[in-house]
Amino acid sequence: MDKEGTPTDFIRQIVAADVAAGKNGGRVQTRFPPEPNGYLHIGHAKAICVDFGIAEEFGGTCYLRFDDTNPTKEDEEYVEAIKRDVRWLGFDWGDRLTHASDYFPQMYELAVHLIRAGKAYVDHLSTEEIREYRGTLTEPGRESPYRNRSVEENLELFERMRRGEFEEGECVLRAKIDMASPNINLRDPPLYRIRKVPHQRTGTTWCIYPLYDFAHTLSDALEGTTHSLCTLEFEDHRPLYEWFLDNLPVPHRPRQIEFSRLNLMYTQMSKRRLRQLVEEKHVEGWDDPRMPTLSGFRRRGYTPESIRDFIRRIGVTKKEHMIELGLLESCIRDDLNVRAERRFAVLDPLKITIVNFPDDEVEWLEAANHPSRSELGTRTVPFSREILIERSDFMEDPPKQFHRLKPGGEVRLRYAYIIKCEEVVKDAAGNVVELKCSYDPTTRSGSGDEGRKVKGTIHWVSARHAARAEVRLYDRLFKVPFPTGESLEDELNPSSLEIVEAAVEPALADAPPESHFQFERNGYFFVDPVLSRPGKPVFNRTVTLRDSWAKLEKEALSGAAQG
RNA sequence: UGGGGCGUAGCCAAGCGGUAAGGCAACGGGUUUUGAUCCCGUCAUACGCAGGUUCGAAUCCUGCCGCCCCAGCCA
Repeated sequence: MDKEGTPTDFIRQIVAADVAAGKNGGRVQTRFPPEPNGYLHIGHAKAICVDFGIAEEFGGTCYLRFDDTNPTKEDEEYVEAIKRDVRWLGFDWGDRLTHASDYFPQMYELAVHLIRAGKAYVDHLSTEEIREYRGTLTEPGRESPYRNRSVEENLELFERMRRGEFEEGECVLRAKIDMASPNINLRDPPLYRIRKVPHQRTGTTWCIYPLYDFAHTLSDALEGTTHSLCTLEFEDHRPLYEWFLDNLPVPHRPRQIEFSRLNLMYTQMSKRRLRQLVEEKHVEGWDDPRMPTLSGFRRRGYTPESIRDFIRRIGVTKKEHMIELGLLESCIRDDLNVRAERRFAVLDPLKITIVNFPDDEVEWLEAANHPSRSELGTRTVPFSREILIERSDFMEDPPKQFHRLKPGGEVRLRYAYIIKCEEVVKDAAGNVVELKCSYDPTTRSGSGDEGRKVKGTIHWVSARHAARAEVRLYDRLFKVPFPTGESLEDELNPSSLEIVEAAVEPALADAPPESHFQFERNGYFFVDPVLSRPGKPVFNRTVTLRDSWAKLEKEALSGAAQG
């Protein structure tokens, strides 16, 4: 990271060196190549920021290329979702939207080129036989009996594959490299397989489809990619990537560079696992606010800026890491702290009657929308004889550090008066159901003579004026730090969602969808764009506020228990 | 046990032969009508381990150790 906060990771260093050396005429071109078989998650956000970010920084371009080489797994449904998510993150591919399938005709020609050069052959071994012939990690493989077919025969066979004369699995086109290579990717890797399935874009034009290594390398080379950035698991494939570039007449020579993928604690990033969560209804959909998908984060109230900041802060290296959730939370708090207006909402209400306040009177008090951004203005909140406070802001027998309400104690009602707890009302079961308090009229906020200071200030709403609103308190989806996804029952957090009916200040009743608020002393909340109705907002908790009391309380209580 | 990678603080991460940046977390203090924010300070005699080269090593060399990835007609 340099002084401006611009990352200077190893990939940027390589790209800068390539540019300085005049490679590719100084041109920088990258690509983000998602397979349209699922929704994008925060791991993809890292790839997107790296691919688009680096191109942008070097005055280059980045393509959004759908890697649609497997018609049995992919679906057009995901394409629009992916485009929306990339755009939402703040990146623009302009007219550089492509598909691997755009290059199918050229790829076919290049495969033929390989056959003509004696570097590819049609293999009639079965899937199982190919596996057996491949050898193991420690033993070399054996050559297929079909490996030495003539160029003419291979040409004809491949053409017949293309025409649909063979069934799926009957044969495959393989590169002829080295069955004894210590790198298994070089043991005559399959290039084309038969799939008699219509393709989302090319329909029934093809019944043979290129495999990843061939398709990806050629897409890069044909498209003009200069730097092909991918994750660590493809490091072993680089020799094959380069073998294609060395053996085929392609117009460009891209360079593949690998970096580590994002791992987040308490999160599962495998597409298969995410799909399972959706299909087995553990969550409400791909965009459930508990999902690590970009659409989930968006609905939770995360901003694209906060996610980009997060990606910037974690850096790009080849080291496998496991990022703490706290860092992500810190990023969204930083962002929302400056942009979110403040409001009062009582999540778990306890009634207070102000015994010396007239029953028929209402005072409208001015409250700042933001503590440090006065340009955001103010609003008024009604104060009356009956108010609601957070149940947790009263303790009958508190530890000494507790400076909110207790019997006989005083607390300031934010933007209003200091009140004193005169009486605790309980039901037959001994539960506190109401507090009777007195207020000190000389302590009104903003009066210029606010009287005494008290240690605690709490938020509140007028009982009569409060609106009721559904508030969804989201927490981490998994309760274990390193979920495997293998045993969802054991790993899922049973309280990842708690729905409460909160009492909110009147100004919140018509909060528009997708607006962010800080409910003072509670957290940041986002008006759900799916569940909200006009006049009936549903609030999603994006993240809690930092809470140093929670720690203190833990210590105080354990201390009390010991003492 | 073949091949490819990676080891700097609790979690990330700079460093590129000249004496360990920064962020998150934690801890201490200040401001505060949000126990928030903000501000100040503390936090690696130490870079997986052991040798070696050098006036000088996290950086170079050697040997160990640990972790990850690879045996789909998935990507």
